Amino acid sequence: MAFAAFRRILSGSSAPSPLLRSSFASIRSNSTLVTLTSPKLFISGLSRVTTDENLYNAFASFGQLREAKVIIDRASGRSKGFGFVTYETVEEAEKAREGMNAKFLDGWVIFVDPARPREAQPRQPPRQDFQFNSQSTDIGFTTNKTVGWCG
DNA sequence: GTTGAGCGTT
Repeated sequence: MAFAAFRRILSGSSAPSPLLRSSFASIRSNSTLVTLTSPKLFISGLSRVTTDENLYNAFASFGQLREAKVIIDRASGRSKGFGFVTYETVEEAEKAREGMNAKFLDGWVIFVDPARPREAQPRQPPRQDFQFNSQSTDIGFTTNKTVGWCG
């Protein structure tokens, strides 16, 4: 319900409001301070009545949309409460994030964050920290080398 | 039927 969102925000009850969650998420992930590397955005906090068209109309003013999709649970046939929006350029996605993050859509505060790559990037492994042991690796390495547990 | 963190049916 839309009223639930309003009540949480206006009352400031014990339960963390979506706005607070947004702030924490921003601080933790620097979502509003880091330049986007992809024109794809992850939109969460959507109302369950929000559909692809609503999402499209809400984000269309910030740039040319390539895709606007609300994820629908195939079993229940209703929205999962989040979706994805893809622009033609990352600049447009930036504007959309600045303009739509923590804003209302169908009575709910939505959160705009960079989307994670759905398929693992073949060319860009996340981060591989190769740590070379400065000390000898003989210890523990020769231990079971010739030990045969042939049972 | 309705309870709110999250990263998608192709």
